[in-house]
Amino acid sequence: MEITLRQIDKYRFLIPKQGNMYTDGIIYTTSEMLELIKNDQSLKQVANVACLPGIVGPSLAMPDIHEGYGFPIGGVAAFDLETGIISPGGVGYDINCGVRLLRSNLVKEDIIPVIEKLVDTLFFNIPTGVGSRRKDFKLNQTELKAVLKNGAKWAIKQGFGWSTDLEHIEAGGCLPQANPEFVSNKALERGKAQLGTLGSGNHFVEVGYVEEIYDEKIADAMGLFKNQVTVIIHTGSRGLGHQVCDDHIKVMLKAAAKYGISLPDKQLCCAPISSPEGQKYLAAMAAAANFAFTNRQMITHWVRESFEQFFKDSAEELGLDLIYDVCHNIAKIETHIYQGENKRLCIHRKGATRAFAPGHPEVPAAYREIGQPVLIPGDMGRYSYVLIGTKKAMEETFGSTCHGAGRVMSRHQAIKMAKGRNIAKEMRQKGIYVRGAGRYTLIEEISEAYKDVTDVIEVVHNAGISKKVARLKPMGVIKG
DNA sequence: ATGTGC
Repeated sequence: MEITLRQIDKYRFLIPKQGNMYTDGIIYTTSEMLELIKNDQSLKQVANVACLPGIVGPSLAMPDIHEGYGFPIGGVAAFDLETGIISPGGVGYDINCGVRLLRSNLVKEDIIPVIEKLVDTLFFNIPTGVGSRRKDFKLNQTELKAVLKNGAKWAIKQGFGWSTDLEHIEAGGCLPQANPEFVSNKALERGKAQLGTLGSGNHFVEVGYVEEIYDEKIADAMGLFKNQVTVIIHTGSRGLGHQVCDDHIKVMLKAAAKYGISLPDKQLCCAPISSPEGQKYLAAMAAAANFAFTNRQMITHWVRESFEQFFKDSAEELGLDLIYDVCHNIAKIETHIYQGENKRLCIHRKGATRAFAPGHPEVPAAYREIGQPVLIPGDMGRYSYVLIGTKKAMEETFGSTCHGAGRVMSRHQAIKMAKGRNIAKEMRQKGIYVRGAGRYTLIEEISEAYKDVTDVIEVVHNAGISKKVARLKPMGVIKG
């Protein structure tokens, strides 16, 4: 099937329903950014997703779209709970990879003179890199299952965080469908010593500051102000989530055949949401999602402790409140208005962020009037953005927006291009102190390997599916 | 993304 693409308006492109597609594909992007993905499979993947049974509304993609396992990264797809499917490829290997943002009462001048020591402290306190594990903190099976069942509230109960954190996490930091019984022993084994570890790749903890405010009123409601120090934590469910994905892909390959679902690509393997296979994946995915929420909560605790050690002041006094925590690799059961009626749907967001509008009951009380905070990290050398969900997102994208910058270069290409360069030194000259765990981490994560996140943000802001609130600038980063 | 592989 040759992909035909038609421009709808300045920021939207249509793949009209054709062949085996049940519905259209719609990509939020610009013609310039489309050029960057013309040689990969991502547009074909948007069309492929539209061929899956029970899809409701268009197969959507965000401006940070690039090729992924089966579904594109940057993809959003909604499925009917009775006739639709659920697919591990629509969630991604890193189940509930996500981002959280902490505020503070500090300003950038407080940090600049001490950034190296502060980042070193974080690097020491938070296990980082491939296979990172905690030496002091290995859970037994019973405790781990409690984590998988209860999510972030388990951490709060153990003293890793504040009770006020919970209401500032998507879904309250716990997906209720979680059932650890459907998480394999192998996945459990991998998870036991990984709670509170950062991992590798694009995962990071970043100390930055608010460089620009676009909406004073909304920024103020979130507790953000110009030059304020912020902390972003970006990580997911580590080896546990990866193993859950792996295990259930094997099941889904058989299930798709069993239920007579014809797949344009094996990587789209799936099962009806209502089938035992679908329900088991949903329960295991939710358990892995809860592990990821708890992981970010534990890291938050150690970030607060690091700041306390460093500034000899309590985290409460330092105002290190959690602004919000978003998932960007997840399938959620949500109610949306579709063709004038309330409909319960399974929304797959793979490299896409929920962006619920003001007034939505799932937006925490503190943000009910302004809308759900949307957290979009860029690459380590440029910016990150804070946005807010909109009514238009509810109408057009099942309350979804982009998740990041999106790579333009493979890890391999990046290594080839940056050979012989001292990336840490280059970053230091730009005023950013970086500590990377792996031998190739910094080189794989160079700015040039990513789109400029600003271009991505301009699309979602101008298309109206989220609204810019603030731009953050990194000062210090720890990378896996 | 990953008890990656470059």
